[in-house]
Amino acid sequence: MGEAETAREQVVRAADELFYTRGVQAVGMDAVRTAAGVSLKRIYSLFSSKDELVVAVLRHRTQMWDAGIASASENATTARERLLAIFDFLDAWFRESDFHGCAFINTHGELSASSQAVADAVREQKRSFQEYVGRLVDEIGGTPDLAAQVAILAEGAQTTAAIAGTPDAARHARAAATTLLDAAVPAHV
Amino acid sequence: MGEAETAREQVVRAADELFYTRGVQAVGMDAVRTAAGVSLKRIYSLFSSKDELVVAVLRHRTQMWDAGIASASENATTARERLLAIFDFLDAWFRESDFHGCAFINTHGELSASSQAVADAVREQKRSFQEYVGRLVDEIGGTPDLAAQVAILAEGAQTTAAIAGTPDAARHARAAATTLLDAAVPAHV
DNA sequence: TACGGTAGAGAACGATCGTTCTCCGCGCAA
DNA sequence: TTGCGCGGAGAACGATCGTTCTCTACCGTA
Repeated sequence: MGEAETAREQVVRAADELFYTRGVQAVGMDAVRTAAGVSLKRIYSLFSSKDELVVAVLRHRTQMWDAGIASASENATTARERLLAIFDFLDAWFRESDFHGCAFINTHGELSASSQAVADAVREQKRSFQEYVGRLVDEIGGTPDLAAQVAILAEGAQTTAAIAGTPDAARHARAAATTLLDAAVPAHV
Repeated sequence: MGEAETAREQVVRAADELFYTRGVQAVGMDAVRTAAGVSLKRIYSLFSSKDELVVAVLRHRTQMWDAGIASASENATTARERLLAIFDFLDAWFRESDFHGCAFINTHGELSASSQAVADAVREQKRSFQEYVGRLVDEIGGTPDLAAQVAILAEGAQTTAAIAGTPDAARHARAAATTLLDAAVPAHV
């Protein structure tokens, strides 16, 4: 059982890296097998289809995203700081050499038309993120509309950074978020 | 020649609709042939590869985008109105029943890892749009940074609307853009 | 009427995909 | 030791892809 857990994690981790780097459809199950060091038979006993593996990879990415946001917010003491920490997290991410855009957005563009399960998994992650932003905005007295605006900035920054190939969008989105927060919530200082 | 132009247009239009609805990799050249009513031999005499057809489709989409923005800005008399008209255009687009997100973002997520030509075509379209926004922002006395912020809102709205499946993002992005413009440029009234 | 060249329809080809199956070797109960 | 079941390696399968090739019908021209 512990062994099975490890094999499953190896497959998910290997598939995640391959899918993110080359795209899902460009990676065959043979490549996953080789990278994970787990036989095809075992992979198909853990996941009934490639689609299911993709969903598992997206869930793994969700955990990584949540952990990254939490880590970037560690030193933040207020909800406002935690909101802005999102964009600091994006900035650091965009500067990584293997940054290829948001895996959820990429996978949605690639597979949402042919796989409802994938589309649902992506939508769920975005909904969860919007909820997180919504809680923080509520803490500082902002409206749900303001939360939606901040979330749109985060999405736009990821898309822009991926296509342009530069990390500038994080800085721009952070500045825009600051303006929106200042305009909606009277500064306490 | 006029005939060739027409055949080329038929192929591009048919491919555009198929690619946008089902995704590029999910559509075979046989499906393009059937939908366009043009033989494979002729298609491959017009485009040397599927990749080249994809680039031609993206260029066609660029023209449609530019025309849509121009049409939505028809009644605008000021640069500020033309900027906000972008979000009205997005709002109307998001409400169309066959809206499946931004074709450039989708195609980038699907093929940028495997086709440099596609990645370049997408980047060029986004750069062109950012330039358009930049000109309008400059007209009202805003900085390039403000233009980047407005462009990020537009990108984020498209991504959010595509994944969530609702048109709300256009309204939110428009309100955010209004706040940003008001904060950066003193109102004249 | 005879003919050269073009274009259409779709068969054919080689590659690759997701998925399944076969074979083999190893660990364990009696 | 002998038999048994499980898992690993990867061959095999059927489908599908992008691309090319073959064959045929038809066109204007002499």
